[in-house]
Amino acid sequence: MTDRDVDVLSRAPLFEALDEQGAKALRANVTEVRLARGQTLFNEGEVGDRLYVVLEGKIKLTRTAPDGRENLLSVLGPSEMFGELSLFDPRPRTASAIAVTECRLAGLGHDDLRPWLTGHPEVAVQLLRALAQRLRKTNDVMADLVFTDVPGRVAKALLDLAERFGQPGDSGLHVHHDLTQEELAQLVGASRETVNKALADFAQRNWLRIEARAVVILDIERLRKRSK
Amino acid sequence: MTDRDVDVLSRAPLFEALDEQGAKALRANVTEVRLARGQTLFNEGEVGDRLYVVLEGKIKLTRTAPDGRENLLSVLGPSEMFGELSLFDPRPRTASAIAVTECRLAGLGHDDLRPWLTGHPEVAVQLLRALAQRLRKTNDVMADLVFTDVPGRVAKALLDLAERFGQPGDSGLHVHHDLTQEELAQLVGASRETVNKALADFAQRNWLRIEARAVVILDIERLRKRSK
DNA sequence: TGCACAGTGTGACGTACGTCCCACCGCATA
DNA sequence: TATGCGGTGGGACGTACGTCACACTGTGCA
Repeated sequence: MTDRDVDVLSRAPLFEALDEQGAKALRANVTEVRLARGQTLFNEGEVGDRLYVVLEGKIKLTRTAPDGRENLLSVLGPSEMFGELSLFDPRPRTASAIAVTECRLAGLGHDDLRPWLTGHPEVAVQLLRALAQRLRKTNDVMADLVFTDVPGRVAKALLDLAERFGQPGDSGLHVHHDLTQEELAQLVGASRETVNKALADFAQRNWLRIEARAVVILDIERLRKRSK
Repeated sequence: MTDRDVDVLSRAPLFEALDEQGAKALRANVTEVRLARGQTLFNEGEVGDRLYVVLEGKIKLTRTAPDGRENLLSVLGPSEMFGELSLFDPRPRTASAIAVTECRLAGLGHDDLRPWLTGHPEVAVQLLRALAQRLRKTNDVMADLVFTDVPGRVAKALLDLAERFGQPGDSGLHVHHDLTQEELAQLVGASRETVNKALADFAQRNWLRIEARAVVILDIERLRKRSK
């Protein structure tokens, strides 16, 4: 594990509460996983009691409806944690994890983590905080599904992706989200076609430029206004 | 606090991990709150670091969109916990809590709970489990918003309410949810009119009978099938 | 007794968005 | 060069559901 990895890991909620020494000890239990683009880490319905932190790349969490339609819960990048629900609440996984780009993950099993939860209460408290934040965010997304139209949700999703993956460039804010429009549609709960039209409309207004699996945001203020 | 209250309280996730002695000690920190129907416990945007467990009655958690439209996150009954997000993640409340019926609550403040989290790791673990379950459930509801039509969501909501508040009777399963159709509509993310029509349709098919702030489920299997 | 008001029942109408369709483009494999 | 194939762009059409409108009922309060 490189210094860079250590740095990425230390920003994850799990490690945030630990001092250098504690973090080092916990890192000793971590196993690294590598995935190619499109590869599946785990599938909905499987049992599993490992949580993961993204070291490098992006991974998506998806759910499949009985009729086969898919729903994208989130796209996660470096320092973000997932898979912990099955660890805290021992049930089969309710989502599949699939690599959106080539990526590397740090995995931690239930048995490795348990002693830390009981022995270091500040770790448990930190995790409670992380879950509480997630619950808040999920409630926000749910409200958007009810109150905001598709273009608005697309704008919101782009802004969220921009915040997490955006890189300022001379021609605008580059957001290399690595998602197809189909995936973007699953993320906002709409059809691919409608999302495409929303994007085209934004591009025509010069709020952004569309690139392959990326957008360049040109007028973030307008986009922000449209997302409300 | 009556024996009955103690019993209700002991079923809450907070107390589940404690033995009789521990539970008794934690109960000593609890303060009781009484609310009349329609009364507000706390409002979105306020600061607060108390969590509550319902002892008796029902309470709803609602969010208000900027334009004033409302969204019902959930309706909680005895033994159910709420308000803990602001306790674990110190931010203003993101929902308001309003009594749906006259009700009594047990409240517990951050300072009273904190020593238990750090001193009794099994309490923290139990809470992590509770939050993980909630996150799962919320994700389910979100998927329904995307994939299921309004009648389907109404059916789902009724089945959920039935599970938690239903009482078998000779003429069917009585579900006294105490919600107006307007509130039911906010709960499933639809307009009052559409929900009314869905209910009328179910009633006409003899799947249920509509009563004031209640339904009597006559054919739970059909209803279950419709909810999928 | 009557009035006000909250909640319910139901029809008419518009529209946002899903579905279906096909054309186009770039890229890989034969 | 041809032949797919995954992804994008965009038009035509249908429909589920929101909005508006109004009538009806029961319950509380003067």
